Amino acid sequence: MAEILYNKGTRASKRFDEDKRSMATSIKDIAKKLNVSVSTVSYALNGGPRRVSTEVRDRVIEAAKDLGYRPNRVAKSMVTGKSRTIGVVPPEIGEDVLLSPYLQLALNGVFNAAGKANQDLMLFTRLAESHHDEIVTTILDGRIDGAIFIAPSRTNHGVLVAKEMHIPCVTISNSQIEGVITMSVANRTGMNLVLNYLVKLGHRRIAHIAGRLDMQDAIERLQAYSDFVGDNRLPSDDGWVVKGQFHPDGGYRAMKELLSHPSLPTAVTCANDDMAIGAIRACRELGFRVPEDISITGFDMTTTSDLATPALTTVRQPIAEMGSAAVAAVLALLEDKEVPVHTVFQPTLVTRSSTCIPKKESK
Amino acid sequence: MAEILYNKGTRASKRFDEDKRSMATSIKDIAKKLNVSVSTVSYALNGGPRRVSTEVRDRVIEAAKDLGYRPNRVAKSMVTGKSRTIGVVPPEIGEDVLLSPYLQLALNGVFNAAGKANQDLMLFTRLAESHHDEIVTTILDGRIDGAIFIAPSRTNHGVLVAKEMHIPCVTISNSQIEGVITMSVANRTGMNLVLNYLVKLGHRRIAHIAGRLDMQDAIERLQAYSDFVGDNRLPSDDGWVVKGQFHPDGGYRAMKELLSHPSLPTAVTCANDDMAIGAIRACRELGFRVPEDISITGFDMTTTSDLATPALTTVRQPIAEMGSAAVAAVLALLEDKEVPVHTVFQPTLVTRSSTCIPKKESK
DNA sequence: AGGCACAGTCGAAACGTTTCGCCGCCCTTA
DNA sequence: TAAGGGCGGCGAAACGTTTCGACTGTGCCT
Repeated sequence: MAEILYNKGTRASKRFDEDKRSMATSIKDIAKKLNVSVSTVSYALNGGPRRVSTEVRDRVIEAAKDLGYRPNRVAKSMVTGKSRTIGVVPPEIGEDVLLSPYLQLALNGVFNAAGKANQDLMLFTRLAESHHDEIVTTILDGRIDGAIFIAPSRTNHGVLVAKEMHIPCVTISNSQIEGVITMSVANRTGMNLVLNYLVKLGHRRIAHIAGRLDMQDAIERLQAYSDFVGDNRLPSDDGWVVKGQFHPDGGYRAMKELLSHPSLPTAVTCANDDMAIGAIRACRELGFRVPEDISITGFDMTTTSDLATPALTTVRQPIAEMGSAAVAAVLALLEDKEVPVHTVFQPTLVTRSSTCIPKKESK
Repeated sequence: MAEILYNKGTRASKRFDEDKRSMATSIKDIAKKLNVSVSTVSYALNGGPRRVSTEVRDRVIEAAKDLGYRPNRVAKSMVTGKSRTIGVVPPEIGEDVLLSPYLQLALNGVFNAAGKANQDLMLFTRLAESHHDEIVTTILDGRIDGAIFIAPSRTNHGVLVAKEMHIPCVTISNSQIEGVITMSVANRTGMNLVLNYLVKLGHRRIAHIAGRLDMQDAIERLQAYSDFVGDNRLPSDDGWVVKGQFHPDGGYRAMKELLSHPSLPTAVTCANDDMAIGAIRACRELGFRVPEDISITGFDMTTTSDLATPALTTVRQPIAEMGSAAVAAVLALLEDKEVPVHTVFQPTLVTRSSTCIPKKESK
């Protein structure tokens, strides 16, 4: 029955408030106490657009402290139209999105950069495809100044709407949507790094476990693989390209499929680390040794990639840097600065122990 | 020079807007178009507190769609005092907070639950001790309805202020702050689970790598260890308790310290998985085999714990469930329901391969 | 002495909502 | 036919800010 009120301002609170909730003090209270106008208080508190005599200013500041004044950012937002908050939209990859090591890295990068730039982050939680329109609504509802989409699927039109509405909007990862600022990684370079390394070790029979093919990254990595195989006249086999959905279980199943194939590769390139970890598990279960029997490579250099056994040879994407660049881009956009539409980051090869010289061809 | 405006509403935009930015349509525009009052539109759109004839309602809804109306949540927030947003305050553990596997688990739990409850998440980024007052200000600035503190350090008084201001506020992890709703785990039970298991395997010389001792979890786990050793009259040694700061490097250094001690334990309990992973690395480097020479246990069952080699014997905390309970608690608090101050979750033992029967005492 | 610039201040509008009090109308019911 | 009660709708206040236009002195220049 008793109603506890946590916020001043609802009509209801006007009716019986007062003891339950010590009404948050507003700029008006300060004004009243000091017998000055609201505007003067605002100027004093912000070093506002107008000058205030030092005497009044000091009194205002002291009164603010006395009364425990905390500015209400919602009100401020309404009039300025700015919120000092950046929205982050994770990819829609079903349950437990935040457990994805890739997202973890990216989010961490964005988080750190946002902190340095004094921006808070608004994390969008309702990502199901069915909620696409809701995402859009949320983006436009005034609580954020700009948005960062992490690895959006191609059907996510939130990016487009945001752009259209002139909400600063940046994506991380390689959906090269027309005109949308993108922080991407040179997938082809990354794959070539791995593939060249494998070839140099002596591999020729190389397979690929692909990611979710509705994502640009997956497509590009697969394409790079195919081109490399073609360009270098490596043996190829239809059964050597398997889809693994970017998650460990997918990698596990894909590897099992690969290993049941009559003709086996000596190395497998995976489109991300998660799948590589699953693939290693599959090998181990079926009695194949990694890397002695089969070399396996990942992509991303997530935090988990060197905890795997054996530690993964993988491609480091500078994801943290990309996150930080994304934040910088949003802020630049907000200040109406020019931002390059496409920033491409260079990957590097990290050789660890999941790869080695191939066995003598038993065939 | 040209000023691009991303948001209607600033005074400035009134001056020259119009083509740069197609002003977002508001409830007023709908009202004008239909020649009805603003209030009627509001009622129609919300199924508001008052009835509206079906005819008018349909016309309003259609007009809203036509004009591409998106409700401005900031304005709504201001009058209702609610934001459908929950704040999340990560622990202050220096750089790369989000890379902590524990936080990842907890955040994921909160994230999933928030999504189901139609709440967005506001992630606080400015956590440095020096910003404590800023955290408080942010919490009170009206953008969130409640806050979830994840493993707050004991000096974080944000929790207290939030509580005092009647902002629904829940903590995950075991800082048992007077009167603050807490989702905690029975640390003692967890440690006993591990220790009993080790003893049953035959271990008696058991060491402990403790976490950050400004955190309740670390204290309780250490205390549980000490008590267990005392109660069971196990041999003890001052050098067998080392501090590892809850991160892998700390665990690594702690283990090196432990191994340089004249009298070696046969098992080491670590206060979390991260430290256990570091400890294993230290062992490997110094030529000790895990578990043959030394058994090592973790705590938390993070996603990384079974990628380690050997896979960690650890204590599973139902962190995801705790996250979801925390969200539920915030929402309950918002509806003025009673919420138990202290909910204790039961941990379970997960035995994997980082533990085994101790070597014959060489001593 | 008149005019001007400027500092310092105030009042009020505006941002986009929600919701209260009020009013007129039509339909009952006595 | 008068009283009463919904129903459907309107106008306005309120939420807490920011900032514009206007006003009043004061000091300086001509």
